[in-house]
Amino acid sequence: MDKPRKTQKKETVPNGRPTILDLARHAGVSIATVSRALNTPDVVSDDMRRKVEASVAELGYVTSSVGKALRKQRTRVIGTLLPQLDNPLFSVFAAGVHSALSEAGYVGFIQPVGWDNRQLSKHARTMIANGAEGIIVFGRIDDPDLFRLQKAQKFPLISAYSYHEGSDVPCVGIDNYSATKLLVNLLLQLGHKRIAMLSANMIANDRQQSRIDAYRDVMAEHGLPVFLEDIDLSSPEADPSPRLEKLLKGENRVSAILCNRDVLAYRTLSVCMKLGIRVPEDVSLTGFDELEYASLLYPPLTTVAVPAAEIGRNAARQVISYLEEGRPLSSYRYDTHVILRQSVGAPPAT
Amino acid sequence: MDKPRKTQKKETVPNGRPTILDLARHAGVSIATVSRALNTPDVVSDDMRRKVEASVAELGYVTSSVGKALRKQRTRVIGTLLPQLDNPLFSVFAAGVHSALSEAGYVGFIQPVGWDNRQLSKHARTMIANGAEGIIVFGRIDDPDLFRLQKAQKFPLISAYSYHEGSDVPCVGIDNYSATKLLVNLLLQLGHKRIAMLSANMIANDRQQSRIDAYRDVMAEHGLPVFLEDIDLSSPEADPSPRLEKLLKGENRVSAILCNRDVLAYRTLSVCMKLGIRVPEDVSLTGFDELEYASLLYPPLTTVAVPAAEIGRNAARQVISYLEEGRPLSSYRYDTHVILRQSVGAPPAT
DNA sequence: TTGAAAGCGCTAACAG
DNA sequence: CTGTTAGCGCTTTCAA
Repeated sequence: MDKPRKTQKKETVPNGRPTILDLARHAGVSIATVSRALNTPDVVSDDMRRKVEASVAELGYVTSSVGKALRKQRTRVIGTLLPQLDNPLFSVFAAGVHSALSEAGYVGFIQPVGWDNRQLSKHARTMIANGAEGIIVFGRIDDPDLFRLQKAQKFPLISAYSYHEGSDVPCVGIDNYSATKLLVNLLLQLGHKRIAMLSANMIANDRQQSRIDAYRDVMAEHGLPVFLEDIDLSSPEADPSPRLEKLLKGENRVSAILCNRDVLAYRTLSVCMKLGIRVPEDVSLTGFDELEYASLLYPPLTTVAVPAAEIGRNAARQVISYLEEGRPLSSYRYDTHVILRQSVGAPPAT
Repeated sequence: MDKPRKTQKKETVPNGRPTILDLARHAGVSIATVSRALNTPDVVSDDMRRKVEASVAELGYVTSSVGKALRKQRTRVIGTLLPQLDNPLFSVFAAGVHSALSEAGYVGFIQPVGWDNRQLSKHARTMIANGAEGIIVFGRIDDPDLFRLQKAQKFPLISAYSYHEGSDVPCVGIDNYSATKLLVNLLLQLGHKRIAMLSANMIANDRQQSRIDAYRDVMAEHGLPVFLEDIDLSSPEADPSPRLEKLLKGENRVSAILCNRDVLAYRTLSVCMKLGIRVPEDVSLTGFDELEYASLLYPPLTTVAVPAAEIGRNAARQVISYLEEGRPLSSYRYDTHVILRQSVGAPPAT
């Protein structure tokens, strides 16, 4: 029926989402006016603005960010790489990141990448390709490829959770080494001599490694023996009970166990329960992270409080500041403190 | 030194990321060849391909998805709306979604939106604007605006976790009503007569509401009294202990408490501990969701197993199938089962 | 205050 | 097999 008016191409909206051109036609104005009505309404006459607004409502128009991003060379998208999503520590961290993003009108990609931070670049590349303007990585970045990528693409890159003195890349987080020292010293002060450490996924994990180093160093300082066990949490069929039992009941049994993550402590606690070993009368137990449930266990768990959400927020805000105001990223060290609860006591009288 | 060869505009890469044009210049080929070398390498001569690959490596080139997306009208981005991120139930769900996305080469936005599913459209709009091609919503969608948006934009929209017979929008998930009936009946069979239900964030939450309905209906069937408490988990300062104490110790004390979420059960358990009330001797306790820690508590928690990760995977896969092959979305109902553990026993002999 | 038109990075005809 | 070019949806000069 109606013939094309200008020299314009498309006729109608057959099936796709309405574009700015559809909107302009519907409102009987130019696309430039539509754009202005949407982005700088004050610069457009009331009449025009109303027409556009009415058409937006009627057509259910939503600006396509991809067109906009291409033009403005900005996406307001930031990507986060973390070990896994279904783990309270990381999801609390991610929640912190997202709260900062939302406040600033950004949206976030999340990508679980497993425990090995030596293979990050592939995932980072995908995010960059998909428009991410900055990348937040949980933990230390151990992938030189990612640094190369960063250099070529010049995007803000920040490492969060672990603080490392003199890190190449800006990092905000805690010092796992000294936090662990605090914990070990606490046990020593209580009179413990035979102290074990339970770790998980140690390979290529700077957090676990720093904690192990601290434990080893303090024990060495005092000339005390080291009992280090690596528990594989990723395979549920590998039951850690026998190894724990050896630690808890054998000839060489220990009076305290440092669990390098709260979840490890949860498992250990349930094994103790099963074996009839009392906590803290027979053995003292500590965690690391202060997850929500640490205080709800029986007995409540002594652990290290880590402000994971705050760290995530800080990282995200820094990346945003860099993107918006060009403010350079900087490292920041968060303090930790030990939360002393009933899972820790004096060693049993022999 | 060197003058522009063709009629091309940009000279070098002053500060931004390298584009396909930079790459083409560097490799001494046309942008079309670069594109082909990257996307359909087999259709390009070995010589050209190698040149391009070398330049990619040297320049650290990463395809800009925004250009590509604009051209192909595809982004391979899917958005997920869920109540919060820092809660095991939702993060397990999100992990399921993301595992399916990764497998298919998609990336995911995640947006925490709080408990009220009547205000979803704003968040969905942001995601659509940012290129999301489909939206997954945790729980029932109670926002007519979102349906309007969906109609205008024609994107795949799916509700996950709650299954509702005859839902307008496709939904994959569990039937909260019948799952709860199972749980209540279990307690009745054990001889419990005074059974309370603890709920949280009931307003505009279809899951809690369905569970409450089931509880009410079964109790009514048996002519038994209803004790319903709404606990506000979002404000930590509002201590629920006094109300729980009344439920647990008063004249009208109950012999069993149904907690509508595992986290509620955790809290209740710790209150019991504090009050010296034994579980299950004095009171039986149940949860709902089967979070990772339910089995680690003391006593281990009786709860309802919900395949949250699998539900997330299903929802994501459906959206992808729709996008890739046009396969229409369909609803799917997952079975649940009660996991009977030591937190439940017979009522105390009066 | 409004419109016309260029161009962001990329892919897919179409020519050669 | 390779290059030229149009155009995806949008913003932003530049003119009117």
